[in-house]
Amino acid sequence: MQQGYLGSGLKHISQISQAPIGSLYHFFPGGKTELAAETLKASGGAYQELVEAVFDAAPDIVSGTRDCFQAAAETLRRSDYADACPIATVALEVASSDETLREVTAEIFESWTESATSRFTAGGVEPARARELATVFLATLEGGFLLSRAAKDATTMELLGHSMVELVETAVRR
Amino acid sequence: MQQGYLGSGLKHISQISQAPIGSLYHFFPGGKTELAAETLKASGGAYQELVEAVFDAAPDIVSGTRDCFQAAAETLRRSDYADACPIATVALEVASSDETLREVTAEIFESWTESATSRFTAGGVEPARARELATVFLATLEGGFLLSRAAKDATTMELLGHSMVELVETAVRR
DNA sequence: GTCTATACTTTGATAGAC
DNA sequence: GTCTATCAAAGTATAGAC
Repeated sequence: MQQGYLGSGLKHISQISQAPIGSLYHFFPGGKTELAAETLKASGGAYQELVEAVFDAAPDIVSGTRDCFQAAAETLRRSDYADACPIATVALEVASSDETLREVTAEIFESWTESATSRFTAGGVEPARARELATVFLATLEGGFLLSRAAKDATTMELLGHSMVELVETAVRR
Repeated sequence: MQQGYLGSGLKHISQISQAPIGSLYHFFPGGKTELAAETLKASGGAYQELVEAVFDAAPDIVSGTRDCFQAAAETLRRSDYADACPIATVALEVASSDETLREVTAEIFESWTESATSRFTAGGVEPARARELATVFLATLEGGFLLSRAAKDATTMELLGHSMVELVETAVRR
């Protein structure tokens, strides 16, 4: 799905998945839309668990935030800037053309935001401000994926991480 | 170009532009890649001028920042969340598949970042921090476009604007 | 020089053989 | 139930009439 929705042809998918194209329609009667929706949900859930695991392993939310951006930067470098947010490309592609898939991407982003909100609340951020901080966290991470991939430069993601860490630090100390 | 690179077929472009498909290849011998590159450069330049105009009309960079995010939110609402960043969708689509277009998108983002860096420097931010602040500004704006379009909710962009305004205020006072 | 018509490929999807 | 073969439509690109 890193090639985007329109860039991922069903024939190509059937080849790399070793499954005949007829089988895809057996398991996903809804065709490409249903296949994409399930893939998005699975990828979105997996990425959320990954981020949760990073926060679980960190002593506090400031360290967790720092580790998230650092891990994103390293993943970008290791994959030659191919492995990034599994939702963003498709989300922008379908935002104005496929209402079904747009809603799926919206639900994933909402789930991520709620997850981060809970983390920040539990970490000492006042509830009224936690949701705002979570939104800034997600937007900054997504912006970092975009700019780092375009420039093939992960230092942008690291720079954004430093900025985000300062923001979380300030929010905790209040 | 709001439909993305792969979502914009040449036949469709020739129809809405009232130009035969043969004419496209007369003016853009390089085919779709060249057409996309020129479109990206034109859109990128136009958007930069738009943002510069907003900052020119504002009394200071704090107000300019606030006006930028507010204008982005209003544009999203007015266009039913279709009119957003003219580069981001294509940038993510081509990042790992078309090196020529990836470089074009990277140059546009770099130009935007330099423009914002100059603005912030002239507005009182210490030079060493201006580039970092400009990167955060752009990443936040791009993240806002993504999340607002997916959710069809411009309050996300406004919320991010408030956060960014606070960051600029802090940077100016130092 | 402009543009019509077409070539060739790939797309998502389906019918039907086994 | 699985998968091969094929469909109609849309993709990019080009040849050639005028």
